[in-house]
Amino acid sequence: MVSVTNTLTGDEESFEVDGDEVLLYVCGLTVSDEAHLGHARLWFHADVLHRWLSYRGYDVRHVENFTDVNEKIAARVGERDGWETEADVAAHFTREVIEDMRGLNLKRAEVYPRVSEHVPEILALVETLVEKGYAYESNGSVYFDVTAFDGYGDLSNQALEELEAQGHPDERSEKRNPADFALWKADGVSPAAVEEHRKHDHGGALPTGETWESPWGEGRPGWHVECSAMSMTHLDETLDVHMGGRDLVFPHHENEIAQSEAATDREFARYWLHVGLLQTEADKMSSSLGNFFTVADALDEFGVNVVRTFYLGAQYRGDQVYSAEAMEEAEERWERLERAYESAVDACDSPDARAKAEDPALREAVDDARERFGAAMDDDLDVRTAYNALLDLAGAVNRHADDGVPYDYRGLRRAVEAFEDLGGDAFGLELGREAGGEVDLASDLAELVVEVREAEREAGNYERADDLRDRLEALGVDVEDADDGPRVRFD
RNA sequence: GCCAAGGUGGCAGAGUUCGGUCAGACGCGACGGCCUGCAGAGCCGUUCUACGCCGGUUCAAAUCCGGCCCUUGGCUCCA
Repeated sequence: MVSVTNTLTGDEESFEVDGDEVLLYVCGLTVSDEAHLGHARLWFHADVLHRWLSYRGYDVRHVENFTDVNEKIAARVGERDGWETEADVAAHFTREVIEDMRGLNLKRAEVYPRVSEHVPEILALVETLVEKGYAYESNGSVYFDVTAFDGYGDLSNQALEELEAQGHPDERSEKRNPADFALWKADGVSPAAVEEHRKHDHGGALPTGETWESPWGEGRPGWHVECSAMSMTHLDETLDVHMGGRDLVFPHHENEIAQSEAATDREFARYWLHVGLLQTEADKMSSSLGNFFTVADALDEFGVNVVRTFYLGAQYRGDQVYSAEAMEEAEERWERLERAYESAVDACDSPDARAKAEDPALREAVDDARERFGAAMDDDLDVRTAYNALLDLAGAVNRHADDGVPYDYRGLRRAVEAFEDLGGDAFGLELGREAGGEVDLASDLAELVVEVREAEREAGNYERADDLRDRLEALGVDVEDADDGPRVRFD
């Protein structure tokens, strides 16, 4: 039985849904800039939840939006050639984000809806809210009346009277209550907003972003309403899981609940899961601070498995600190796991693996690892403890290999399967993945050099052999001399 | 100011729901040994009296209660 921490109640609750289907909505990214490791942490933990629920037999319907209508996006129009419209800028960064997601080995969502293609649904939702008396028009904008919705503030434990005004100062005069929030904003993006978000002044007329026709005139959808409209369109009026960054609890998710439940009279989401923020030693990772480390850079430098292992070093609900040391630890953990996996595969496939050999310690270790992994994941997705269970299995495999031949074929086979099911399928790590075309040539060449080096070693020319090893290492090819010959690894 | 999440070893990070079996989980690092031409990997072992502070309840507190300190996030359409 899986349990998760529900922000709605603040408690860890057992996860129960009707039937096998899980409706999962993830508050995605505003495509106004390159994605950094903080954004990816949310995608990653949504991916792990998706994978684990699938592992436990659920049919996960995962929807994750891209916000492609936003002041920050509009503000960048004209910054580069080809960025003629808000849609151009959004398309550019959407493409990059998708590339990042592929690089991170994330399971695909069922759909990645964009705000720009859901304006009719948004307008319908806003109209419903106006008709039901939860929203009102003012100067061509439409605002949600927070006093009309009973229970506003329940998610974030905010008391209405304590709330300060939401939104920009210039819209406050249009609102009945300072805490009311915009569902629809009249006209295009204001010059002030463009100035605020513009990366640098590049001359030319200030962009206003796209606008759409509405019953209240030309305008743009508010931020909060998009998630309600898109999740209802692609999933249902009631979601099983709504996931997002902890920084969105208030006001974004609070507002989503208010407008959704006001419109449908049904519970909006049963489980609210909030992912903690990624921090550096000094600051929160935020594009506004400019100290971010992009996903693309991290993948280049460390590779997907080390990045994923880094994320697997801390539970989703807490914050995580990014540092060079943390990445080094991730690298150590990943390499230990990968080596043990390869060692298990090699031993399993060797002629010395026998049908009647039996190592009870190894077999028991496989059972233990599976049990501990499952228990840790079921317990609020405790990925680090689960990973440690795999590392313990790595130790058992290594001990078995150290004991020498004959190898316990069945035991090793079960160990390999455990690594693949848990590390591969559930964690999304690429264990034993075959390299592609160019890498094949590189590996053939490396093999050649390794053969030459072996000849030098046979001849006792260790200085020459060491030199070859050093030079291979400098190229990202590690050579390790094992009892049965050299083993080659690529960084 | 208000709301929320946190504070556990050299680092990282569980355990707190339901007090005892909990403190060196597991991992990384460090140190020593085995193995190796060397290195690496692997194995074995060692090190280190870590529960933010102060009180309270109790036979017993990392865990419950009260107060305080600190960090982070939100209240600025930032995951």
